[in-house]
Amino acid sequence: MVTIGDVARAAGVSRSTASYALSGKRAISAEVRQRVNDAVLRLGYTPNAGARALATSQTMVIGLLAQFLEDEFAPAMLEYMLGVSDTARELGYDVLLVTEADGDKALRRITDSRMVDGLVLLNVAQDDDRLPVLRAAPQPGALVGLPGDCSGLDVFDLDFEEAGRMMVDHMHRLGHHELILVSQPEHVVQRGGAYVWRLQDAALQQARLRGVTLHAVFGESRQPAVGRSLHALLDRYPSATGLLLNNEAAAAALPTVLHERGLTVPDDLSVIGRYSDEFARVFSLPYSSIESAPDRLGRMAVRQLVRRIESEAGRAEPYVVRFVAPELVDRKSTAAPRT
Amino acid sequence: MVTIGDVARAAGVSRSTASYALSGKRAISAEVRQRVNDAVLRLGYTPNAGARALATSQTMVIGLLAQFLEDEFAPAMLEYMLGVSDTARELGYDVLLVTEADGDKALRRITDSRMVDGLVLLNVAQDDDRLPVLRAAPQPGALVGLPGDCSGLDVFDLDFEEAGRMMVDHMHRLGHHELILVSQPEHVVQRGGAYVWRLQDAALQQARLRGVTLHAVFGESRQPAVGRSLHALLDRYPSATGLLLNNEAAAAALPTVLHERGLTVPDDLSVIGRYSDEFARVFSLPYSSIESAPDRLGRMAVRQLVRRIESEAGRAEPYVVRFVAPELVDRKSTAAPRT
DNA sequence: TGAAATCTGCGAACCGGTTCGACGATTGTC
DNA sequence: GACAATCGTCGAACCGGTTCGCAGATTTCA
Repeated sequence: MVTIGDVARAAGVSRSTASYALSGKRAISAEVRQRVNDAVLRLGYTPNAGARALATSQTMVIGLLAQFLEDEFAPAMLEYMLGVSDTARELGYDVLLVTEADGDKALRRITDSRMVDGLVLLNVAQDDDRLPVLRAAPQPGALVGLPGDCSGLDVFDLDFEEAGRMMVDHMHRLGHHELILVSQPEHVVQRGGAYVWRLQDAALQQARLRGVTLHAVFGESRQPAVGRSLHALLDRYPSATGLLLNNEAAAAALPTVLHERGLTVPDDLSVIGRYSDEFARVFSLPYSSIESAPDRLGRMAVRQLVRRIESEAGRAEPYVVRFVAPELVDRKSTAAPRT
Repeated sequence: MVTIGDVARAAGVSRSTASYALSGKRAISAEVRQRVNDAVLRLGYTPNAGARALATSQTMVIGLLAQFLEDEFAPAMLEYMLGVSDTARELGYDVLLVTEADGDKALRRITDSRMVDGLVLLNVAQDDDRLPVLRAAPQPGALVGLPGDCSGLDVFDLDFEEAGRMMVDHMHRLGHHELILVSQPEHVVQRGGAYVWRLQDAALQQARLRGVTLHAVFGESRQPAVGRSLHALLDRYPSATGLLLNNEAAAAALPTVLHERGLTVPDDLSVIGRYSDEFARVFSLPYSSIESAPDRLGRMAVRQLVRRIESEAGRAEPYVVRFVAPELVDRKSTAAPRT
């Protein structure tokens, strides 16, 4: 293994001079700098990450905590992860991926051992076990997902309230008076997936405001339960003319269910989902949807995190809670209800 | 920050004694060991990862290279990643996730800086740019995906040839004589996605052997192209009675296409896909499929990698190339062709 | 011309662990 | 009772970087 000592010897200078020549933190004559750079190239020198971390207390690694819980829709998580990973790399950071179910234990391990300079938490719950650990950690943290208590952390999320209102208003404007909202499985809500009831409560309130009947129900996460539950739902509310899906698995299952019932969208039923456009195109989800912008959220979280890591001042700056405004992507799956 | 020096002082011993008490690499009296352990608990000591890496040349981190290339089906990759991550953690390793498009450059960065003890490469191409770098690296590597040259590396993959033969034989046994095979986009093949033509070539050969006509075509990766291409395909081969899908996006798009054409599975058309069961259930893919076993493959790769990392002898053991046998999961989407 | 300021580079210390060699105290053996 | 082996602990060196303080050489300016 080639060390900075080897480089220094090859360039005929001391280790410290070699270090300064490479970092530029002190003035070094052009000639010596050239000799050092030549030696680096000739020997193929790359600094040892562990040694550098020890000396500088900087690892240039960001921890990414993504929990894949039962009944959670995993593929959506991937989009957040890629947003985080790409942005981190652009800013010079690598990503340590942590998927352990036991999130707070894992978080403690990562932070205490100083493996990372900062952390991004995905899928943050209302009362997330990981947050006390994160607040106590010496590294800054950014969240994707809104917890009950945001103190001491930067938080980014889709404006799910507005998303819920948009869904209802969109249908109301078209003339619908009875809607069904399919949320994530109850399981997810009980675990603290706040975004589920943030959207749902706002939708219910807006429905009341507009004089629209809204049936809010929990969905399922996979077949065969998800198909069955959609059938049961349509049986139960035969007069509903619009369907709102805050549940990706339900959106994927719906085309077949409607086919089996001989229903056509939007003639017999109007449908709006909530997922990313990329997702819709890859999975052929044919419904208009509220863009959930996972890549943007991941990107925002990392940007803010790195700002905090790199500026001394940033550490003290006020914490932000930022919501991305939902946008409706029209895929022609809504229309006026048939009379 | 609490260091081993603090622990030693609190326990009234030297740093080396504290270290030995914790590692157990030398005999330490029960009493001293107790004092050290108490101090660790009381002070909340966790070893600094960078310092330990520097001293031991072991990071306890595995690098996971997952490239998300244009036209590749990203969500499938997630399943491999989770298999790798879970298994790594079970064996005491963390995972550094690298998603850069420029794979060989990224790989060099990771290996040269000694950030990881070993590497898992996903989505390995026929003539993968990353392999020369990996072979030259001081860390061992394991691949998921079969390249042209496996020398010096452990390789794990689904037996795509057998998968191709199984698909054809299954249809042939049911009495089909004309089939269509939809592969990944041509783009993926050109880039070196060998698994595509491994399956396709084997299927074509088996079809010849069985006297079955097989139309092999490239598919698309997302809407609206994928839907259009399926329609075009069914227009072009109206007498085909069976569809083989080595393309997840096509499998997701098919239900709607068939609905639009008024076709029923398996009465009008028999369909077999190639994806994981988990995937089928989450996305409501209703077709019988060859299980691609991504979690198993990820697990196998990590197991072998860790074996090589941890045993001196393992380094010299012969390299393995292991194929997972495909299994057909029956979802009742195939039947005898209508006469 | 001399003192002060600037420019370059070096040596040493440090980051926080691990590990080797040595050494005093016990224990065991003949 | 003398000598060897074993046990338990310590000090020092080392891993590979970074950074501080210092000093010789050169330049600047009065």
